[in-house]
Amino acid sequence: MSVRTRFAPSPTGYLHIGGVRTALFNWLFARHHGGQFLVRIDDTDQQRHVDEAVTKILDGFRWLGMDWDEGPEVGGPVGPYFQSQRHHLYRAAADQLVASGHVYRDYSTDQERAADKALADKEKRPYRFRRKEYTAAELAQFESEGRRYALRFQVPAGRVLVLNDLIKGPVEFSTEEIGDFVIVRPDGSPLYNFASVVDDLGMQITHVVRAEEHLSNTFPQLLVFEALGAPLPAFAHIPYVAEPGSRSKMSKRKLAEYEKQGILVYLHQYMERGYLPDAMLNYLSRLGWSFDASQEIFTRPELIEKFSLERVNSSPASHDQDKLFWIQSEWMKSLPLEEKVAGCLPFLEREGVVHTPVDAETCSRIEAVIQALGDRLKVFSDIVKLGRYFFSETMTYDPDAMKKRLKKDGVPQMLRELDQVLAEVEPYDLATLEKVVHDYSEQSSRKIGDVVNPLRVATTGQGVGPGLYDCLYILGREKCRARIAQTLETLAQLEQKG
RNA sequence: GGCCCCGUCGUCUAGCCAGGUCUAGGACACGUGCCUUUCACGCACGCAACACGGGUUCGAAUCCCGUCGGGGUCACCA
Repeated sequence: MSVRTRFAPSPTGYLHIGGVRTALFNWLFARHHGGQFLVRIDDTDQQRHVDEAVTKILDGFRWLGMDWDEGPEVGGPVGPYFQSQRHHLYRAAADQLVASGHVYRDYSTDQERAADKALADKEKRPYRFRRKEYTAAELAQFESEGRRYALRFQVPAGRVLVLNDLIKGPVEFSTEEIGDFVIVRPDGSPLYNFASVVDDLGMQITHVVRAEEHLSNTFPQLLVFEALGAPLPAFAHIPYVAEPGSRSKMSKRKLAEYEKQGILVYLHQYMERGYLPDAMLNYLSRLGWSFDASQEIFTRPELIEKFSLERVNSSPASHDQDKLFWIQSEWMKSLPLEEKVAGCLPFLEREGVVHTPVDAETCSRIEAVIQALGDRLKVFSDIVKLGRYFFSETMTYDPDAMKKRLKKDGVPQMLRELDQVLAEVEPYDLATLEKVVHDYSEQSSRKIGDVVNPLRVATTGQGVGPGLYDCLYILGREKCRARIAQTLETLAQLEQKG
């Protein structure tokens, strides 16, 4: 039988790192075995359904290149793929379980249950709902008055259930720990532990790979599979993702705090910043999984080939932005120039310094800048921070660089001389530029650094950047001279102010 | 609180199932140095962990028990 996995998000908002990783493991496992990966939207609780959220999740998958064989937008033979549209299937399964006696009508009221629970708490024993025995007369009465009831699963007493989890290993759980649980509300809507089983069964899921918060939930689900007379899928429970530098789980409540610390926990935040899908995929796969003692960089095909659930860690992993950043830089290094250009373009456009469609001249300028930037460009959005001054007419000075390189005796005079050098250099190309600046340094008996660094700040405003000659060349003679003039003026003004 | 899962450098991890080859390996981050016009890259070196306590054994990171810590679950949430 072909392997079938599924990712079943509740459409409440953006996907965070942990959720994406769970989906990825499902996808990798399915692809590794040449099986199918399905997406199902778990929206049994209507309040959880946010239309936009489904699109956001799918956009994230598309961006990562995680294709789904069945699910929203693509359909499939065992749909619908929204739980909210599968009520007839839950109804049928519930009817079957009522008929087989596994499920009964529970007429209890909120007040009764609250009282039972309070009593249990008071006696310091765990509260477990158990079937209440009613007389025939009482039942008749309930029915005649149209009293509402929930459908509950009657949990067998005194059994020990065993789950052979692919990641956690064998786990035992006594049915004494499980209260009779509701599978259908009085209004007919199904609950997760029931709907999930009906769907996994109906969709012929062979491997349920999901977050470990579901580990305890698995046992009631096991009972439902059994009652339905269905074969069990295999289960693999993946540990949670902890916040950076900690073993504590990432919490939605701490979102504001993460933001303040510059910690990004949502996939879309990385998409927006210009990370590479391949890098993200690589990072996510290594978070809680390893192939051997040394390999860090994996291509997509390698991941599919080498992934296995056996090598997923059973303990939590914490999100490590530094590692992600490093993997990203590794992938960026090997990205072809034209793809870098394509990736940077949206950021330049948003910044308003180039306009699409770009003409040939602008395009080659972008190429030149990216080439000059080299490995300094780690994520696409860096093009703005690192390369803005190549495109923009105006130049702003980095205060530290200004102080360190320009506010020194003799600098204005040197800049005037260098301006003359630039005015006369012919041809205005990389090699000649380098030669004349070196010659100038020798003739004026200045250390090369004392020439290059002020000139860099005078023409780019920044203390760091690509090699100076690259900068001078890309900027062009006129712009360089104009900026030197601007710098001299700025320095003169500062001088006056004292 | 009951039950369940988890615990190797700051972080990702190898080693654990089949105890000795582990004075615990790799990577990120960090520190130092080299290269160098800055930064980045690259190279070299360094810092740094078996949560704790018992037991089993000739021998334990590896097996067992306990403690502590983290997480989950006990809903007519998913």
